[in-house]
Amino acid sequence: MSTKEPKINETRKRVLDVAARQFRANGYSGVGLRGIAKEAGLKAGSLYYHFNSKDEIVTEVLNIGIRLVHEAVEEAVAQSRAEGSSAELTLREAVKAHLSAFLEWSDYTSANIRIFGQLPESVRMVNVQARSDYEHLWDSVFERFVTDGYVLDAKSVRTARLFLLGAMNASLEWFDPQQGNIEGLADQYAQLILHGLLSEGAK
Amino acid sequence: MSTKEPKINETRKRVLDVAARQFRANGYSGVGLRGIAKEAGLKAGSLYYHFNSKDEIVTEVLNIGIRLVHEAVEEAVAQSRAEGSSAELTLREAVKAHLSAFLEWSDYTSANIRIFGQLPESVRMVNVQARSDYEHLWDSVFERFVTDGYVLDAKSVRTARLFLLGAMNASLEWFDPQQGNIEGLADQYAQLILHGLLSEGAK
DNA sequence: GTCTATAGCTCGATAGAC
DNA sequence: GTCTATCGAGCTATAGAC
Repeated sequence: MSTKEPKINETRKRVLDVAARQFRANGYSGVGLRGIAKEAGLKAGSLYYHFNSKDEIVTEVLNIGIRLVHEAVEEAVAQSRAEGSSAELTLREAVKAHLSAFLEWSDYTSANIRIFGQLPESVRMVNVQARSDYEHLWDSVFERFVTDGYVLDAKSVRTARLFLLGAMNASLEWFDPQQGNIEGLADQYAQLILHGLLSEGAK
Repeated sequence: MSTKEPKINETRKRVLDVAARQFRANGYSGVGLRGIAKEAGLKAGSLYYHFNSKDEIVTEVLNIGIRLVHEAVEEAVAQSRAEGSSAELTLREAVKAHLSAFLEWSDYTSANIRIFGQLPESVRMVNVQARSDYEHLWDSVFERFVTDGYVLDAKSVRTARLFLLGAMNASLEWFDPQQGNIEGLADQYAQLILHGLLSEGAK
């Protein structure tokens, strides 16, 4: 493969990084093309060489946010299963992968979480399938507990999945990457969803 | 007390209800005074008789969202303690109160959750104290487990509080009040945070 | 590939009539 | 209490020079 065409993709990536950060901080309508262009080091009109519209920029930011996390968790789950790990250990690895990717790419993932609900219908549509795919990946992680002999119906799995993903995604709002320990957080969250708060502090 | 001055407060309330719904759906910058006014049945200029600025409207929406939930949980906790309930039962009642108020006033609470992170500094500041007060209320609920003999340090309490509140608040994004059962959801969430997913489905 | 210039629109806020 | 009218600013998108 060629090692060239660097300029166009470099600029594209820089624009997307800036856009993700600004969408996270100011919301969909609070971000203007002039502001994105300025921080990326070009003029507003020039953005239209790289993208066809503002909505194309936001669509790409949303999809990147989902894809990075999906790939990280999928790989962690596949590796854990290849090693013959228990359902419990696999879930612990999935939690670790989700939080690691989620907090590492926090501008993209936070932009996704924060602005998804306030997008125009047409833009939101293109991200719905990716979200649904990711939820199914998690359902498959939970359903392994049935294979391992636990008694869980589909409704319990869905509730637990919504509970855990909601809790993990909320960490974007308070986690401080300068101070925090992602691995430690993942261990605590996995313990909480599997065995609850009272499992540790025996009476 | 007088039973009059209805008109001014009626309009004010109608404007706030409309604003909350629109902020939830379109974000802080996506909502204009013309749109709020139109849905509330008046003209944009007239809003300035009731409020001094757009930021005063959004500030009031945010504070109402916190206050309604805080009061509901505070009352539930006080009553549970007055009845001499265990820490575990009190937490179950607190979860029920939080979810009930949260989902009943979902336009206000969702507006708060969704747009808080994308507000101008000056507006966000006025809501910070109310949020902090509410978090402390929950810490006091968790700390009762220590009184009841469980071994929990401050760090575990904080992690569990962030985990539970994150999970509960995320329910705004998927809960359907037409179909869903709030009491049932509260029972499942309380069970999950206290004893975990694997407590039910014994192997 | 990036620029300047601009069309057509909406924004928050204010002034003053009624 | 609510209205109309308007200011100055910012918005997305396009056209065309370089």
